[in-house]
Amino acid sequence: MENKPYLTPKQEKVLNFIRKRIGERLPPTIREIGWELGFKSTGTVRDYLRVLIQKGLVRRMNNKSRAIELTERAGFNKIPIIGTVMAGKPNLAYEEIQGYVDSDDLFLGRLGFDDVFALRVKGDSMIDAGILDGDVAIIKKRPNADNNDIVAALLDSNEVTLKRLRNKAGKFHLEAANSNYPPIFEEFKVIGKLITVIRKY
Amino acid sequence: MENKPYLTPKQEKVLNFIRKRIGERLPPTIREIGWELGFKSTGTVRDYLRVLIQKGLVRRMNNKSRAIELTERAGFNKIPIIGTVMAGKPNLAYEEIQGYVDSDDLFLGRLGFDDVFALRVKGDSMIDAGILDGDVAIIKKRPNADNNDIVAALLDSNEVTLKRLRNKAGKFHLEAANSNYPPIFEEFKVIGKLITVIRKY
DNA sequence: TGACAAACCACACATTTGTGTGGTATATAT
DNA sequence: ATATATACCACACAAATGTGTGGTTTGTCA
Repeated sequence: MENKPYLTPKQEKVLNFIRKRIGERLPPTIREIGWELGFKSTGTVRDYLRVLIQKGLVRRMNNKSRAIELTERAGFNKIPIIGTVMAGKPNLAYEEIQGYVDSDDLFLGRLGFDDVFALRVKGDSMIDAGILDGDVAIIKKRPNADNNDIVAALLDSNEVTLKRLRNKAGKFHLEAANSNYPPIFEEFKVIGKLITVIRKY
Repeated sequence: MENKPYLTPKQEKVLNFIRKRIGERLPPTIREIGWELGFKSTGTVRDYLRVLIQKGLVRRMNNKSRAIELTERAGFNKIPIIGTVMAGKPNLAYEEIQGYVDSDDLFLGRLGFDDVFALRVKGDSMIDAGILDGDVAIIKKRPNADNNDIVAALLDSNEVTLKRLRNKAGKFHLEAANSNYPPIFEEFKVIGKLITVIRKY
């Protein structure tokens, strides 16, 4: 869990500008950095980049335009986990950060997008599994799944439903996570497996 | 809900290469596209870019290196919503796509990262709100919140907890979403508001 | 006092990168 | 017949961009 090394305020500004531009999809050129921060010489910017590289926050490729990357150590695109709920004494001033979640990882974990689709959950049939009306379910396409997996299944009636897959004596059926809904024994086809649930407030 | 227009196989290849490179964080130069796809002339690449721009899939900035962007219409970095659970007749062959979720939007919705942190949920005190042990709660830093918001709060005991904020007769207290836990009337400070819950299986 | 880091500038030069002009060949549509 | 789209190439040229050298000033640390 390497920590970000000490940066002077100016160095921090340079790093932040690079970060901002990368977030906006295109890393800056050396001159763009200079223009933004009021440097009149490209040499000045190169000095800053040199220290940022030396401190392990930035990576570059030679002779390639805009080829500036932030390293893990820079800690951007990462969300700090500042403590576990009901445990410890978290500090918002970044002094007791327990770790970081990479925002991309947290979301899809570097899956390709090709085998993934989303279903917006409607109804309360999975409420006991903590899946609520309006949640977005991210599904990885698969023709099968294991016992107890939550799956998206295509029913004979041509509906898609999100349910828990159960194997009772070698025969699969679907179960809601809500006692108000009966298990489904009709014919169905697994189309994918639930990998992530996202809820926005 | 505009659809991707018809592309020839070669045009598709160019688009995919651009997409790949953007995904790898640095859009390609015209010559890099040419090298990858075996074109000996920059003019050829420019021809392709021209048609992709004309078909509304690509945007560019003049005289800026690597300034190639994919438009909404290109449909990348988006996850198709292929139907609502228990409603309709979804088609995995992309013929009945109801829309797309931008993966970034879905996750953080273009917030800056600066005011955001994550808590890993421990315990079952919010289970009735569909927040389970192990879920990641994304919190936006705020010193206050509204009645019924779920907030991260710092207790006098120096613990952070995730609870629902209640306003009873002008006085705020915290409530679990689990009848096994009593409401909290002790002193506390709101440090942020729950904006997203993510659960990975 | 000397060494060193931070924080700058100027400017020449090389390389990369984008642009522009003008081609060729093939197929399909009008 | 000729217009249009696809699918290329070869350059020359200009603009953008990265590199290299050699400075200055200020402050700190030993």
